[in-house]
Amino acid sequence: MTRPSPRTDIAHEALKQAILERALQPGTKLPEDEIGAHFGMSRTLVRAVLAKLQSEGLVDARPKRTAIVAQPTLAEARDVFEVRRGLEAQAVDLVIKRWKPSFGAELEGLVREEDAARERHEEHVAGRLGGEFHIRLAKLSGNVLLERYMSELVTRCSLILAVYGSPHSHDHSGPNEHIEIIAALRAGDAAKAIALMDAHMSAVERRAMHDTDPAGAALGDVLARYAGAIAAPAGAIPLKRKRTR
Amino acid sequence: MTRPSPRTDIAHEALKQAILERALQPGTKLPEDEIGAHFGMSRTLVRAVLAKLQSEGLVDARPKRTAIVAQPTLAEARDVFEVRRGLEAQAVDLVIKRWKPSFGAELEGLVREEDAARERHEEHVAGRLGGEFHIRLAKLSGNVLLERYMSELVTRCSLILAVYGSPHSHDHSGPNEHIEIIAALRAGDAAKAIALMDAHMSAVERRAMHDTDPAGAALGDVLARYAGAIAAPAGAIPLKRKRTR
DNA sequence: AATACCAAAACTGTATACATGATTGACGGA
DNA sequence: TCCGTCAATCATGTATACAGTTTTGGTATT
Repeated sequence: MTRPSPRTDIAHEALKQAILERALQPGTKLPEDEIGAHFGMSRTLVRAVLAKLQSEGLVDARPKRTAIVAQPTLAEARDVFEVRRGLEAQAVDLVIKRWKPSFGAELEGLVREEDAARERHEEHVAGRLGGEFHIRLAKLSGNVLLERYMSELVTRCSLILAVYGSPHSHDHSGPNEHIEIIAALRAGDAAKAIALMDAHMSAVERRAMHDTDPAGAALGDVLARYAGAIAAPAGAIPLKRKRTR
Repeated sequence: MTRPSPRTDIAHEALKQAILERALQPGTKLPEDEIGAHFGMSRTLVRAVLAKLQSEGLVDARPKRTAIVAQPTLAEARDVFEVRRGLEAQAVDLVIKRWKPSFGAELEGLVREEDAARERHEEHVAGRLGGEFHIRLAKLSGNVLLERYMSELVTRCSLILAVYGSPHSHDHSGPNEHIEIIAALRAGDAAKAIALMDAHMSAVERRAMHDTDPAGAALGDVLARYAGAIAAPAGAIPLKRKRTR
């Protein structure tokens, strides 16, 4: 499928997967040395990989501190979903305009693969294929830039889902919704397709965000996550900030 | 306005400006050594700068060859404008939803600045302010990601305009169109604002793309630009490609 | 006169070294 | 017991060196 021959691509892909599968939890430090040692490459290259991951929103690398796995805030999550909804609508619109029967088959193929993976309880694979559906749709729009943006957005959404979604509530109704969207596309019904896509996005977003508070989440985790995002309450004691360990 | 203190930011900004003002023409080689010497920094840093410029679409840096100023193809230009139209519409939509009187003043301020600059015949400044209008609008949407994407798109459009637009036909009707959009925003008329914005985008695009063929353009330039974009005609003599000097 | 070939020059790919700044944990004072 | 201080440690910022590839210009060949 891909040719990640260059070592740097391998490292990039590996880290990306690890982050999206939550093997590396948000906030985890990513020292250049250690990563370099692990992948057998120098810091020079690791640096490039981290820079790319940062531009994709998966890593937070601030000026003079060790890079860490990104901890998207609720505000960021909202922004990502918002932009994504807009671009998904545009993608649907464009795809319908240049629709060919082969498109339907192509998309259905992906849905089937996803179903199969879920059947086999390979949730991570299924999740990836679920995202792949949207990227493929963007590709079918014929707009390369749109495809690139969509890829990035799907990736970011995956991280958000990994962070805020309950551990195993992986996108479950996805396939069915995808099937309905394909039907609308085939019928050339842009309005309906967009509406379905929007509903789909809302469902995913709700699934991601609504699961946030329930008992499951560890208090410490949640606090840590909010810590950076919320400005100190106006009247709060100006407690000389203790170092953040 | 900004604090481009870090040398790397200075170089980035300088190159960006130079490219957008067409001081560095598309295709111009950008050797790491030379740039480093010029800005007094090592190749390590130059590399990072070039990578960033590449991600912004201003530079084309392929695996083992010297980076060059990007030469957007017509297809790429089309894609950029297409995506931009979509995001502009979304921005308008969001801005209207959270409209505050101060927004109008803010946007009008930019338009006035642009007018003033044009009055002074500072076309480059005026052009930049024209783009700034759209970035500011995106910012007012309250969506940081949308703002980031819009910045990138505006930049890319500027390059396209620089490449395909006739040398001095800088965005001329811009200000008026911007004023009309502000009026629609103030009235809370989303449909009208989006329509105006779309017309505005079409105007800019037409101005950029339609000027392509007229006598002015040097034949060699045009051919060179198309060379990479067009697949060899089906029956063409499989001329062993001579090196491209 | 055009083409193929080849070695010098021009650059990039990558690792490594050194300088500098952050982080940590222990120690001592209030 | 709680802070604040300080030095050792850890990790990044940046330059530079060396290896390997591409590009270039000239020369020999047809």
